[in-house]
Amino acid sequence: MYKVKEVSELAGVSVRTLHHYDSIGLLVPASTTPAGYRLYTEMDLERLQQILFFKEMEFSLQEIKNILSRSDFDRKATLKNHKELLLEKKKRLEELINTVDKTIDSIDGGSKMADKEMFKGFDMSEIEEHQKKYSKEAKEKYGKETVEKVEKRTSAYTSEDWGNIQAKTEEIYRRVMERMGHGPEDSHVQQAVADWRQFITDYYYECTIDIFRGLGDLYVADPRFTKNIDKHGEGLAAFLSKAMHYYCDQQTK
Amino acid sequence: MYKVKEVSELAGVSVRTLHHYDSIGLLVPASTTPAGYRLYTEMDLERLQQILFFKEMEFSLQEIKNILSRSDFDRKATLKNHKELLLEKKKRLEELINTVDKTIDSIDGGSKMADKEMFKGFDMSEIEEHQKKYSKEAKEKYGKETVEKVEKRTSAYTSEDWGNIQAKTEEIYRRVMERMGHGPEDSHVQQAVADWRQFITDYYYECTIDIFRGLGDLYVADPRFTKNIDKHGEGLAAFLSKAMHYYCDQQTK
DNA sequence: TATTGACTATCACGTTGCGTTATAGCTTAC
DNA sequence: GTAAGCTATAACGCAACGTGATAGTCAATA
Repeated sequence: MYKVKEVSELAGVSVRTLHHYDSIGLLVPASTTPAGYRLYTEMDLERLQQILFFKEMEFSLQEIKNILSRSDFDRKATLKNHKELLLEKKKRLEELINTVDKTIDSIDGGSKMADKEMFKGFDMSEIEEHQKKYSKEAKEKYGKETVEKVEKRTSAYTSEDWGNIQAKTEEIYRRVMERMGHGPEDSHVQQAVADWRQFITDYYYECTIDIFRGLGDLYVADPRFTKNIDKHGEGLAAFLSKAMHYYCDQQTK
Repeated sequence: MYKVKEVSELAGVSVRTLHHYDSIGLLVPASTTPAGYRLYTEMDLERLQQILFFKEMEFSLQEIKNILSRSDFDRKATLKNHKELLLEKKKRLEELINTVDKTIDSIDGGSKMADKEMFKGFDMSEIEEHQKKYSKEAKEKYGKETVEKVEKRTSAYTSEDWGNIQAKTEEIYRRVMERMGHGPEDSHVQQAVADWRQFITDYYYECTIDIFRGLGDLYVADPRFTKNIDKHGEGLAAFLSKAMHYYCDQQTK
């Protein structure tokens, strides 16, 4: 049984915060003394930990309350999702650090930075997307009475498909990244590329060699692609493009 | 000279935020049109970048205003300090990720976590300390009367490729959009599509019919494309895809 | 030329997540 | 029994915008 100050010091939050959480029903202590002192149990501490995790993800207190109130709230699955978000946050921070470095360089060398470059790492759209997706999943999973009404966008594919291509794309990028030191003709790289083409074929359309080659070109030709791909690693787009070309050459020779 | 929305999109902040920054004197645009429209220069963008950096460090807007108002504000030194803070933040995130991992393990294995363990990574005192120290240093440093000329940096470089494809893409989208009521086989639409293919061929690579058809498929198959294209108009991606298919059919019949 | 539609502007109140007094009761320690 | 240190509730304050409401601007069509 902990009193407010003890909890406050353990968790690094203010007493006022605990009061606040109590008053909005987010974290109501298990019991109180006759004098009205709040008494927190271990379970309360666990719940507080949950709350702080969600806060770190920038969920609002109301959202946190809703999520935690679900009877079938899956703590483990949630934590795993948390971790993903944290990793994304970390990635964003790394980008930001990169931007800082570049800015310093541009001051040193007098080189110029493109307007868009200046703001790299500030944009949180990716994280927000993930959060939206996550909150949707959470609603589907935790919310029996909450009826989904969203889906206003007329997309040719469902969010499930989107998740699939997203995951596969990420997987391919990772596999290729890991082997960037070995050249485009490396067997692991080539396997990844082959899988990539197979995935497109299975999932979308008959991806002929010609189309595939064109796609590879696009990766370096279209800055929108290049930018996106290079987020996963400097020079990945160019390398991937080369690997795809090599692959196509092998297939037609 | 950028208008509010342009700046907003470049930097990933809301228009309201820019209004706010103007109203509190944090980021006052260099000039306004006779109608009162805010016009931002490159220098304003640089200042905005600075502001966002400081915001990332969790300085208040008032503090940011004070720091930036110092005549001898040393941009480079500040950036270096930023970087340190970012690295600390990253460390904290890593700790948090660790805590998540441990929590997951403790659920799996049923082992218990010490109360203190549970909250590792949440405490920001270290960062706060650094900030206090930093702000003190800053005060000492910027408090001097020394006046230094603000570095004048030349205007930003915009990639020619990017500008070109961007412009052409926009043009094609616009031309197609205008004729969406007329069906994919409309002659203006078909002309736009033909120009599109020609542009790709001229500018990037020999865009064969097969590749072009594949590209058209991609517009509806890959949500990343669909989303992007549909920004220019609801259903544009699907329509454009159809038009491209029709075009390819005509070419091969 | 008139009319859209997409921008822009300025109020001005609403919201979140607490901080910050202010006032008062409880609980040990001497 | 009184001081020090904890606790309580209550109520206002505040930053940093969000969210309309209402109205002026501007370029491109009908």
